[in-house]
Amino acid sequence: MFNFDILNKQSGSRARTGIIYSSDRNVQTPELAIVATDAQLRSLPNDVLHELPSQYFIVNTYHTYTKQIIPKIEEQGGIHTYMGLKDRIIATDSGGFQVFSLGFGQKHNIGKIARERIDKKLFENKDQENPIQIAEEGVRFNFNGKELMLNPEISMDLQHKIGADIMMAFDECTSPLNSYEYTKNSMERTHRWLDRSIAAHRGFEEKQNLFGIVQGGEYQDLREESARVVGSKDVPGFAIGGSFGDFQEALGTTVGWVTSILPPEKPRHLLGIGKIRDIFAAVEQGVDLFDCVIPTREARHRMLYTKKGRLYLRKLKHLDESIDAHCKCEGCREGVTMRQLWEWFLAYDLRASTYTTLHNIQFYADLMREIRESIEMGKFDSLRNEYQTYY
RNA sequence: CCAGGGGUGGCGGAGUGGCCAAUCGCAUUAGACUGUAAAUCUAACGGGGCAACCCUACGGGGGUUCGAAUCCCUCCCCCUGGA
Repeated sequence: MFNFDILNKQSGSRARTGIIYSSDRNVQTPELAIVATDAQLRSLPNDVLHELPSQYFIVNTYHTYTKQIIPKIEEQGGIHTYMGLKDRIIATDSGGFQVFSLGFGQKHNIGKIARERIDKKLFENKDQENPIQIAEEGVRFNFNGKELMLNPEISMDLQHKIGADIMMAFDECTSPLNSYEYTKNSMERTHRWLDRSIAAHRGFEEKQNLFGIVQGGEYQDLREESARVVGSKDVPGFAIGGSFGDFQEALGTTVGWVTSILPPEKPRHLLGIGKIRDIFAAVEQGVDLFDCVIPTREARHRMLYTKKGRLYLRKLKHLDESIDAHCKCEGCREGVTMRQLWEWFLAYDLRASTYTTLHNIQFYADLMREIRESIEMGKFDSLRNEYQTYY
């Protein structure tokens, strides 16, 4: 059973709150998924995951597959048991992001969001310079010297074995370096792969929910075409992937091209986006779900999220006080000081990143809750302004 | 007192006549991080100048040499054995 109820809409924008039901689980939206790439969180043991304030998690098909975790998940009867998260909504990514991140992204050392304006001429004709072979049939990875194939059918099969609530269609995430031509061809292939994903998912519709993925990069006509094509498919929800242009400000605009076309009654998951400004911009455009490595990765990199902005622990390491007196995370409640956290970091004591990870997860859970409440109260814009002072 | 080993930048530790203001690691400082190749990466790290370059530096002092962290003498200090 899968259902999405929209509860509130913010007038003057596409922002909305809702609840997604999947079996006996649910998630209030907007919500951001914490990324558990290989079915566990970095720096946190699985037996504490159920204590986290987040309602939504995402696991990666490529990494659980290559690390041979999927048989263990199956042994335990599925991902919810494996992670000790029986009452949380879990999604799986298809491996489509790795087609980019382990290929073109790695080769050219670029993320899916460009940090500065890119001179595409420098990358002309480099679309084919990719250590990963992408063809109509599927994608060949090189894993430990061996060839590893991923395609819609294989990805669906693996995701069925993992058993998450939400599954992603197999796609290719394109980069801001790719040309219009490449992005268009890739998008069209992703659309064909969506049909194959849907076909391979037949018979599993009652157990798991397959989301189609909109691509099209930074190009308006491609984004709109993709939204029309993907939006017309009989799937319970949609994801929006790929790159969003040269500069951060473009994200809201690009997402808006898509959400204005997608069927409004179905949930939208914006893949891999989690900067706070971007979350506000995307929620305004009607995005319901997010996932991002920022809270957990930056915690390990000693960056702490607070209402007063991102605080770099290095600059506060001499303080004998907790990160945020008002925070409900374990470390802040216990009064773990920033001096202590720094000492643990220096000593490679895992407690350091455990506490900072818990803290940032708490921050993002609170942020998303505040966003929901602000939409309910019609105060989304003022909350956004509040956060934009520091973010 | 004898024998041997050693004293290098905040710390550890290379270097053993010129390419040495001195490899590297740690710490420090400044950035980055968006469907996790990431507890990671990039950069700075004696002082001064935009720069070519200049000044002060390898325990202290003296010497050899065109040139010394590197060789010699001497003093101080540390470690290990022996009396």
